[in-house]
Amino acid sequence: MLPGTPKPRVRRTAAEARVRILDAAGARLLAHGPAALRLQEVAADIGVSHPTILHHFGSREALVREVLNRELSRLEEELIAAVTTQPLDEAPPTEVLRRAMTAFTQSGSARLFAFLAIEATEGDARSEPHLRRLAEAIHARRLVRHGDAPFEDTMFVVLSVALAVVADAMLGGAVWDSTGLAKGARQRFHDWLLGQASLHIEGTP
Amino acid sequence: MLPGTPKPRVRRTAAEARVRILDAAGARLLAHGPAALRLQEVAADIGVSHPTILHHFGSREALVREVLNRELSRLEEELIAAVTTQPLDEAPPTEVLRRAMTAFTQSGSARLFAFLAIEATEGDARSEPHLRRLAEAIHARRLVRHGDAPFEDTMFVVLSVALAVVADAMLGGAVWDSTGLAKGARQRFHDWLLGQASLHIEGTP
DNA sequence: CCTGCTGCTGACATTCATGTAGATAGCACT
DNA sequence: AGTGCTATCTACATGAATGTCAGCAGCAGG
Repeated sequence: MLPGTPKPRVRRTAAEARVRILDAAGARLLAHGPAALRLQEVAADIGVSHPTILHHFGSREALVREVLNRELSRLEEELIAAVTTQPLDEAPPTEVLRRAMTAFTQSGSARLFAFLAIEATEGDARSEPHLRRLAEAIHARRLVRHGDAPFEDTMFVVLSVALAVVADAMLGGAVWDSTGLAKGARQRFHDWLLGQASLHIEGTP
Repeated sequence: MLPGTPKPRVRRTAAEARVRILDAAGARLLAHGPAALRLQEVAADIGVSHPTILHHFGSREALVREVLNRELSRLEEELIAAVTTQPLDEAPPTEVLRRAMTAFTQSGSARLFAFLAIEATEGDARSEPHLRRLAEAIHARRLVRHGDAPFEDTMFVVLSVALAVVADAMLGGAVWDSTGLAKGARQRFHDWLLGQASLHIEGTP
């Protein structure tokens, strides 16, 4: 076959190229999960050939690792920020929960988190005690204000909200179709969840 | 290579063979998800060659479909049974929820359900309103006993329990490591969830 | 003992995805 | 312009997974 016009090349800095690849791979990973990630497709998304990706990341597996690391680091930062932001001392305990929930629902973090847990082959040992720290931050404020309560109770509140949010992100539309509720129900449900948490922890709606 | 001893064959009835294949495929599907299902591995599990599977099911995709159908039909039956069992009229509204939850957590139904939702490519249209029917059954009993309440509120209670259970099944150990709670916490959490639901719906713990 | 049915198998075909190799071309610097 | 660096390309190698095919083998009925 005659080369004809051999296709013009666009040359970027390595850093720029990596970012584009990570973005494209991240989008696909979010949509279909790590197992369905194809180098060819990611390459096509940003108009390069697939060996370019291998040139920058070495292997498909390394690419997936870096995508997940980047996203989870961002989430981690946001969660820490949610717990440590200053004017919080005057806010009710569950304000921490509200902020964490916002960070978690945004930009598919919950979905990525779930994918990660699915792929995890036991010995993965990435068990950062994020949920526990979150619960501890809330529990400390709870004790100051409303006498005593077992820590496990606070942990369960955090867990119920976290699990519901993750499942909601995973299952997505399927569940809401199954309920037959109207459009805005999802947002109302999230508010309702936080409301229940507040009621339980602070005693006031 | 000389054939040596050409390997003794075991011949089963078609029905028997199908059951064995479905069982083996189901176990693998439950453990690693549909995407990770390999015909060779399933075949090896039960000591047959992989073309045997194709002989009985036609294609890998058809096999996965039948596995999911079999499991979901079983779950569906159990859920219906949970809602319609007789001595229920004397039991509190959330007894329905407890039964549904038991059916859902047993034998990996929740996990399969989640896998199904993940793989679902939009137009799958398998949106049976199971959750709605469950909520309706509970809501009817709630109204009889404790005056009025919006249906959406009951639906949200059911949702929060269902989502938490599904997420728990999906994420499994990872979450519990992340909480730092002791062994029995999972069971206690499930009980706590139902307790909260009872408290909210029936007004009594 | 023969004969038809069909469950089952080994060997092969096909497809597709990751990864490799060598050449090429854009860009910075002299 | 000339030169070195390297991001990028095309073409190919490799391996793994599904699916096909022709024949073998267990079993039931005559």
